[in-house]
Amino acid sequence: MAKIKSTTNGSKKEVIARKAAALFRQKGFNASSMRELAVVLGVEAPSLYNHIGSKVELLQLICFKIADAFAENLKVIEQLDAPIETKLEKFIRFHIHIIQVEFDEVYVANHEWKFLHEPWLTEFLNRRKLYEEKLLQLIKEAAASNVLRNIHPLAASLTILSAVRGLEFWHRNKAGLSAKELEENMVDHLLKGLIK
Amino acid sequence: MAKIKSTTNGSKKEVIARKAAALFRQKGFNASSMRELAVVLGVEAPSLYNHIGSKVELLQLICFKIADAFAENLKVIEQLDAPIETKLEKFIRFHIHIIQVEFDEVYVANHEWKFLHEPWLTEFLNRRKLYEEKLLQLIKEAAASNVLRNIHPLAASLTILSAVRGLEFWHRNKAGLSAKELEENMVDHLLKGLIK
DNA sequence: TAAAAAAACTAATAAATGTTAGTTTTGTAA
DNA sequence: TTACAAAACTAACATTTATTAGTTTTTTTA
Repeated sequence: MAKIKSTTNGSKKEVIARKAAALFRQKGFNASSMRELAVVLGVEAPSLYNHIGSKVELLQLICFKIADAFAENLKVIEQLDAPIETKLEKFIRFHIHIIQVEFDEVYVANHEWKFLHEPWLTEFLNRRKLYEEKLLQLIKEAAASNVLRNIHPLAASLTILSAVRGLEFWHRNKAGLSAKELEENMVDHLLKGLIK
Repeated sequence: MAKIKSTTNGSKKEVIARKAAALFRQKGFNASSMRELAVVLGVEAPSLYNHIGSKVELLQLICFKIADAFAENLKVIEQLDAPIETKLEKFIRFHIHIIQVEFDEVYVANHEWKFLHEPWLTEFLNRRKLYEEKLLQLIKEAAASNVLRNIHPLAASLTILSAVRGLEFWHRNKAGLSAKELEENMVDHLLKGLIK
């Protein structure tokens, strides 16, 4: 019974990875069994191995899909011919956007990366470190061009990264606030502050 | 061989829970085995059951210790006779402080709560929801007394919660920034913004 | 339609895990 | 020193898990 369909949603491996992301987010990587994943896909567990190499390979696919998306976006922003404030703004907006369209994957990449095997684990951490360093660089540029208040660049980058990273848990509060509203308000808050 | 010591560090159960918090943070709750925990304590795994009821009970201890600390702090802040800005400031400072002194526990409470069993799982989520609602209330008060810029209260509370929650991952960057520096800068950034 | 490839199935395995039972050792109080 | 309680130990278990092997069914290709 050929049940795993590779439609416009991508290859069969990608279909499996997407379902895996949803499962891993809800239950965690370790607590998610291949049997559970198979049920979601309407198939027996060993059948999955016709399409994937291992369970941890699914985690790799998810984590590096997100890592790639982050890296590519940052690259675009860096090459932008725009004021530094605009770059920071776009950085924040990107995070708010991706958390909406790839919630499961972003959540898994942020929470379950530690179950990657080597050499993927090291590679993932290197990429994350690079990402953080590049944001810091962006903020230092802004500080150098005198557009920022007197805030330590490293502290600012940590605050921004923390804020956008914690966004995962906004998902629960969707009801009271549209994505657009959150985006505008958060950009405003992080760039211009809360108090008059 | 009576090896688990209940010194000034608390009861034996508390000593075990503290080591468990460190282990759970590093490897995740599910990936941490009782045998590993036993090694850390210099004991065989079944010996642990002279002191604790189950593995998940350790998770309960950790999660609710933190939930209690959060709730108590918020209560103190609410009862404070101070301007609303001061209350928000103290709220942020508390999070930066507790992440320093109880890093493992806060991390575990934030990441591993989903492995709690009922009725603890529901209780934990209720408490977290209440906490978020109370911060929102605080911000609405501030908005009502006209001290805030024109930011949606729910968005502001999400931004602040996200920022302080994501602080876990500042721990890695300690090198470049003292706790005090981070605290002052983050409060400043979240309350007054980044851009001049 | 016949052959080949893809992908499903069943059965089985080896390893790891939380936990219990039963026993021995250690520390304490009389 | 003797008796009791606390807490360690060894051995074992039932379960769950990812994965492999081998086989049958389905789909594609020629």
